[in-house]
Amino acid sequence: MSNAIKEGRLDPVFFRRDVLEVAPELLGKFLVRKFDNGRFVKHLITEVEAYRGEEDLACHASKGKTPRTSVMYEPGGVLYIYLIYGMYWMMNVVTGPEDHPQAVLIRGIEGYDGPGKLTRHLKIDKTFNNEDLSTSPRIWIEDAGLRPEYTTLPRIGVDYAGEYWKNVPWRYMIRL
DNA sequence: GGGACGATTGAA
DNA sequence: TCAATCGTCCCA
Repeated sequence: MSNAIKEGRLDPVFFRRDVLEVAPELLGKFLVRKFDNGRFVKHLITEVEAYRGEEDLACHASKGKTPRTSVMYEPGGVLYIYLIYGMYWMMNVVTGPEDHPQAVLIRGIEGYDGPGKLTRHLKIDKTFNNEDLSTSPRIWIEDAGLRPEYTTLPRIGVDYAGEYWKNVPWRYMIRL
């Protein structure tokens, strides 16, 4: 394993905690993407949402373990990627221990607000599903030495999940 | 096999 | 306000 792979990366232990701990701590971390041509970019994470377990009716795992959702049952530290509205890839970081389906949706990074916009910019697609953030040569997350203040809000686009689950304040935004 | 729908975005 | 666009899930 090269130094480039280890340097600065968050340890898998970071991700194998409850999603409600991990999600706010991802704010102010660097999302790093290395492209095929060797160029790489770093963006601070500015907005995330937590999805927590089969009981969370807004979480895809609320329908149980399927081919699509099985990656959320992995130990934390891998990516869950899916297509929405036929056009946009959503990037999620799986958290928690094995068999606790949880994930953090990355909704915004510095310069690219919106989950569909940032994946388009970073050229993230389905080939990143199940990608391991601790070993991948093309995407990882680094500590930036920041612990920004943040605001919590209800999650976006989950009105179908019922009064309780659509209102839990599991959307986290860096305070401007 | 068919149909409904979605953790979105951008344009009218 | 609404179309684009397709993988996934549910029902038959």
